[in-house]
Amino acid sequence: MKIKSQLTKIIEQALLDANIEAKNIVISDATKPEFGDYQFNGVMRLAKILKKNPREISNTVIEHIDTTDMIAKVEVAGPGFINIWLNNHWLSQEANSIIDDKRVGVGYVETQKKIVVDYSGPNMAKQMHVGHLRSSIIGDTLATLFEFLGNEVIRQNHIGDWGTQFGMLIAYLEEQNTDGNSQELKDLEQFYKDAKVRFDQSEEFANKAREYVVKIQSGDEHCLRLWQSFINASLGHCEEVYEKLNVNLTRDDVRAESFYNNQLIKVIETLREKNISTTSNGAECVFLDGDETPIIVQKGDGGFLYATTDLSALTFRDKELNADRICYVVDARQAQHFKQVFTIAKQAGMVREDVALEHIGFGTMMDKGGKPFKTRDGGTVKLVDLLNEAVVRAKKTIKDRDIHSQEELDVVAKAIGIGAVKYADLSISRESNYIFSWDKMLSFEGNTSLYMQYAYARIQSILRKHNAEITGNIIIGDEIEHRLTLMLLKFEDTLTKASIDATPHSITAYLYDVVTLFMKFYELNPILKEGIDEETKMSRLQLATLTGEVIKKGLDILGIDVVAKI
RNA sequence: GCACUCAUAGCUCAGCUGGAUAGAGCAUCGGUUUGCGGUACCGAAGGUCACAGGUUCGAAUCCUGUUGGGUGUACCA
Repeated sequence: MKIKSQLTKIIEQALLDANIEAKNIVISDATKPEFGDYQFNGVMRLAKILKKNPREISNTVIEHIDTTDMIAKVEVAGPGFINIWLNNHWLSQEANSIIDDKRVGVGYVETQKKIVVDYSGPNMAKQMHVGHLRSSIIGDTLATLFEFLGNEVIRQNHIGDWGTQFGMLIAYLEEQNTDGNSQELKDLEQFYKDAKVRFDQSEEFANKAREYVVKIQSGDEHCLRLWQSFINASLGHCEEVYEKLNVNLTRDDVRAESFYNNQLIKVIETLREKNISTTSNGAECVFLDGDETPIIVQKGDGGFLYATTDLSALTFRDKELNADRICYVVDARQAQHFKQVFTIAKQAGMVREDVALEHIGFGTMMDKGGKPFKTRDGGTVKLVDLLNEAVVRAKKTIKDRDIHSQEELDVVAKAIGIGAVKYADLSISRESNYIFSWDKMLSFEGNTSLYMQYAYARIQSILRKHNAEITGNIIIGDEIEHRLTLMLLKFEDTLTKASIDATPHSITAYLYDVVTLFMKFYELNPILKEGIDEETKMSRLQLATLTGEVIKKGLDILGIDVVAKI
């Protein structure tokens, strides 16, 4: 239900009929219930241009607003705000029409786009750590969201599988005589440490490691095979995490750094041809206006850097994947890097002018003391460990409820634990750092996944108790039902905005509003109690059902499961 | 040094891109006709939106400066 665009049309028509010229008009949500459902504030700006009293203009405008269908009434308030109330009859009609809709009333985008979402991007030399959490789940949510709205999404997992460290790793792998599935690779962190120790201790080993770097790059079969088995094992670890996290990344989405390897020299050639890069201190550099330091695209020794790979990836995404929009879900600390790379790519014509290049930056996860999240001894926290702990803690918070079998408990604990971690992350505006707190995220209160899941479970409980067909229509009987119904119909507008701004937290904020309204409604308007007439009961059941569907779909986009019982 | 970014209630965070009396949750205090799941709901209290100027009918939001955090800054990714 595209409510805002419908309202915009109505207001535009009214302005036209009133002979007032206006463009880019914006309808916003009312700031308070007393002010109606929506408001149009644009008249004040118009008043200046027209040199007329804003209230006078507003009064003229509202005379031309069509109040026969969607809008119940309009009012001029304050200095010239136009407040808009929607019609209950219209609201219930719209709500009724989406009760059986799988998409709960959400339509598709007007112009479908091809969107590349680059996210997760783990390093194959190491185990995934908490730093990968945000990229993985924000990226995955955006990908799901774009897709749901009807866009074509290409997920790209730009894994780090290339570089000098792999010489050391495969030399060690060979020495350990393992096949990539063995015990040694179970803990990549430890494997890396052991290899490093060996590297530092033995001159012979170190030389071999360096030799192997060159050998992989020149395509030596033996070394490539070792490398491949190492990557496979490492990717297996990542998939385990994706599985736990409910993140939809598969091997098909992997487009590794190594993939661009033989294209890198072309990047340099293009930059040279177009006189964008110059040689400075032996390295190939791009000097951008306003930057003191250059972006190095080729080292003095001929090696390439990550800017080179990113430029190559951009070329590929434009020329081969034909993307309209490319989103990089990467730590905010790399803002400068992406700004530079994007500028160069456009200058060099590696990417068409009209392709939207976006760095979807996010802040750092902090501990209670406001310091970057680490283990007690200062090491990085492994993502698997964090997720396992989440499930264990979730189990503790629900185990005394005593309504589950052991197997059910496991399923529910997973949905709650993983959901809590994801929701806590996604509900914060993504660019700010956030403080990680188990207590807060596993609370039933406030804007948490548990509050949403609990509301969903209560709704399911009502439906189970009713245990019969639900017929009839939603009939809006009071203010709270009006607000709840409208909120449910705002789902599409919310998703659209979240998709344009790439802000998952606007979805969680919306769901929280939905649930809060539902709880109020539920408190005020009993559904199954005795003495309620059939029509009202059915209407309320329908409203509860629809609320449940919206919660479920909303959480689904966030990659969070709901459960029928908690 | 330069650049970017942030500063909102005791704490954790929103604030829809310039609109009406700045909103939630936690914590605190008080309340809820025998309650469809009370891990719920209602209410109170809590603010110089870091500070100082500017722009205008109107600023937490835009501009300038100051202070204080964070981050990035030539061959790692």
